[in-house]
Amino acid sequence: MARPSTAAETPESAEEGYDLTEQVGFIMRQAAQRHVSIFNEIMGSDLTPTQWAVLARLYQDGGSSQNLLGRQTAMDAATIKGVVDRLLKRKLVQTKPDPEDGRRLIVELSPAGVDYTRELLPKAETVTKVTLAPLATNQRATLIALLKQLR
Amino acid sequence: MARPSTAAETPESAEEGYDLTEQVGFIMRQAAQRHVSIFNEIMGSDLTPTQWAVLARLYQDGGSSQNLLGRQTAMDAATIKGVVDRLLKRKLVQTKPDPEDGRRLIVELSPAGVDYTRELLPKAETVTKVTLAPLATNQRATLIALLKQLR
DNA sequence: GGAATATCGTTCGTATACGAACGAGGATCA
DNA sequence: TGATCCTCGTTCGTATACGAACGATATTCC
Repeated sequence: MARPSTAAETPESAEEGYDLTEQVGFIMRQAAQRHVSIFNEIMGSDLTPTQWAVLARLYQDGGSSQNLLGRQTAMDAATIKGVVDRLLKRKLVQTKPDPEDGRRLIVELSPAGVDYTRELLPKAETVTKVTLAPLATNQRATLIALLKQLR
Repeated sequence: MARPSTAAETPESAEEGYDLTEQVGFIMRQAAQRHVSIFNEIMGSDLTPTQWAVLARLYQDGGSSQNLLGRQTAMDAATIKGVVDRLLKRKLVQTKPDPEDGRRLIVELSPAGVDYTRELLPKAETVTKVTLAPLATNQRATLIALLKQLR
């Protein structure tokens, strides 16, 4: 461990330990940044990764309540609301009250949203391919398996 | 691939391919969220991961210009400015003009920032340990090596 | 039935993250 | 020297991310 920049005594402890650039969190943040950058290049800047997650999720398994949709796409209630609102504004999704539960708001793809999502699917697959391109084939499965364990 | 929720014909293509929950980007976002959650539990909610990155970087190698500091901590010029401003408000860092380059603003730890950072170092090490706890020892090195290749 | 409890969606405030544009200062080179 | 180009820090706008609090609706349990 190097010395701090300012005076303040460094006891000879120094631990010889912490290097920011070797911490998982820091490295993972950089890897995620690179991924988002690739996403933007390929998908175009008019759709964000979280917005895409919502579209893909709805396309795969149909509508669900807003909060559940958030859980399925790894967003809390406050975040999913903003994402859904922006997709609503673009008419890619539509909402309706849940007849079985007065608290719930059902979110589903609009017909235009279905078309839009289907058109983007090949690009989304490319995003994953390009992101993983630096790795050998067997390494890709390893990485994904390890990351899953950290969730 | 399951059917879209709304009408709109699904040709029998369907590609049988894209599952959101299997894409690196999505899994990595979840892993990062879990890590930040661990970070907040251990470090306390009064310091964010990016703020910590700045403190740790300055502690390790001393002051540098604001933009360079941003590069070293994986933040662009707009982001690092906000982070430095908030650390300035808490008097954990201090700034001064670079005598050799009138454009540059040198950022360094304040004496209080040095103490504060040193006190948090053990906790920061714990954050990494807890984040990687689900993995076997050899898997940890593997994960880090693979993530580094994705940067 | 009714009270305690839980979930749903909403809003507010704060903090990344980053593209884009801007003016000021530096470096390069004719 | 002066024109060109680059870098620096700043500001604006938009989009996650999430804790906290709120009212409305459901569920549970007595």
